[in-house]
Amino acid sequence: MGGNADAARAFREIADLLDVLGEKFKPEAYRRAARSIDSLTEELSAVAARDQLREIPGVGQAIEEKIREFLREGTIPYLEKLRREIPPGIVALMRISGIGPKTARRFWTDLGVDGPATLVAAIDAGRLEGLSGFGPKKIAKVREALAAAPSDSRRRPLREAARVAQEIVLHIRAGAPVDQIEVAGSLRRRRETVGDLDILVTSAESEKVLDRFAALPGATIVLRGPTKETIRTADGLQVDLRVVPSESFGAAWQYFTGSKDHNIATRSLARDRGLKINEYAVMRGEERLPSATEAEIYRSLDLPWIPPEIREAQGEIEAAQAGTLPRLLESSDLLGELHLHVAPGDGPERWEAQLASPVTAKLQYVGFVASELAQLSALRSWVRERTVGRVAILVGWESTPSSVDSPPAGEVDFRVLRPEGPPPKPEARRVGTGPVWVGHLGIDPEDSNGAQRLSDWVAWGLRHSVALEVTPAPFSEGLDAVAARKFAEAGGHLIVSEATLGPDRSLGLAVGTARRGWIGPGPVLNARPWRTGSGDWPPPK
DNA sequence: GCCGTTTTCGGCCCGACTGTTTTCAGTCG
Repeated sequence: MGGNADAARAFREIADLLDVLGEKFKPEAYRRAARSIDSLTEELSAVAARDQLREIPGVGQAIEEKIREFLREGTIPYLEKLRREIPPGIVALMRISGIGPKTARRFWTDLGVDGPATLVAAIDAGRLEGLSGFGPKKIAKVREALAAAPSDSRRRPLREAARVAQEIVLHIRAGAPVDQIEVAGSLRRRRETVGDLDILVTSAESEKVLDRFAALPGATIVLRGPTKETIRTADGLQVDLRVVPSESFGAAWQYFTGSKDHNIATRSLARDRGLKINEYAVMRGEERLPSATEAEIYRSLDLPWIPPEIREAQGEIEAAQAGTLPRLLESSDLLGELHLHVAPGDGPERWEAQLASPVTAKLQYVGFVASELAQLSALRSWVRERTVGRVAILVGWESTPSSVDSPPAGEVDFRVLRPEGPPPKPEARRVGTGPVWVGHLGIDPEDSNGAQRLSDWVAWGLRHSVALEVTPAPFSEGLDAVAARKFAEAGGHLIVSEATLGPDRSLGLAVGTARRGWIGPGPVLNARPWRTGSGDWPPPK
């Protein structure tokens, strides 16, 4: 207890409880503060010690006081008071699809329902019939939603969401007349986890697109209108599709990419200058301004185009206004890929195939990583016998700090440390030859000390000038954007690996994660030529 | 509850869809 995540959770709970009470604007204010706290790169206690809590977007006097109470006492009296007023089951009711604060409150006040279980009983007893606003269809929907598995709403890891989205885009393209089709939402912003998918289409025949979308194998239609359709995949993931005219594409893409806070901020800017932005266009009174591209939308606000990965209302708008938006990492900045795994049974044929993939072929150097001595020796002989290609082949060795196997001196070009438990003694990075970095560093959701362990490794990397890795699986197998940003801002170096988890580099999820952390090419080692000589990479501080 | 180089008070993004409505409320994103 006492960490940023716990504080954010407390404020979200306050927001939910205030929703039940019918408060109009306070819930959003608490949620905004919670989102800001989640994206902080340091502990609240450190910000409080500097007396800078009010600098956090969405934190004013009242929430500052509550943060201090939370840091001091581990709880917030206001939250305790709300908890005493409202049965915990009421918040659970609002989690059910189709039930919002108004409905949950009515169940509570009109029917004495205090949670999902008593709601089921009330429906079975026919007590919803005759309640104004509740016809047979609505009652059936509530009953259905109560029976549905709650796990349906779980957020998916970025990589899983990206793959599903890619499949759906291909499915639609293959069977409907699509002009433009793009992913929006948190997937486009490369959030570490994705709650649902948003897909945007322009087409002259929207009916055909909606039909094709609904025909996705295993999908069930949640709702369908003339321009909007929502489905749930066989796996339970919700996917929204919107069809807009091509002249509205920029406005729609900007709008559906979010984030919510970013949209509120941009729309406020628009209002300040007498404009109105909706998902169809920027309007000045009755006059429609150019809205076909995102750049046009931002231009109407006198802003440069803002990369989607940093659209979180965490300073990007101010930076855009000041002309100080960071130059973010691009896939084309990466000169090397250093984490192609060697799987059991792999041989030269497969390695050559990986090298021949269109993305890898553009690189200057590629590193294959072995974790068994037999693999290492097979790799070595392949590299020796191989006729020299354009791409330099490097051989790496991956092991845990406690591993007993050790490659012969001079046989490896670099070493990858796979974290296992707490950071090792500093000597660990001195074993063997060549540069060392930490790969596969993430948080095991089962590990309650995961966040602490991550932060220990980040500190260790900084202290010993050891690079950390960003991968397409932030959180579970690589730094998340916040950790990467914190590390880079403190002077740490990064390895950005798209291929750690397979050869498909095309989605750019590792680069996206780095961009989300406001990271440019500067701290990224594999955006530099491979180091020459026998020195460290980067040099020790 | 937060916020402000037009504001320290009066705003707070805004439209699609559904179900129950004779004109709109609630939910959702």
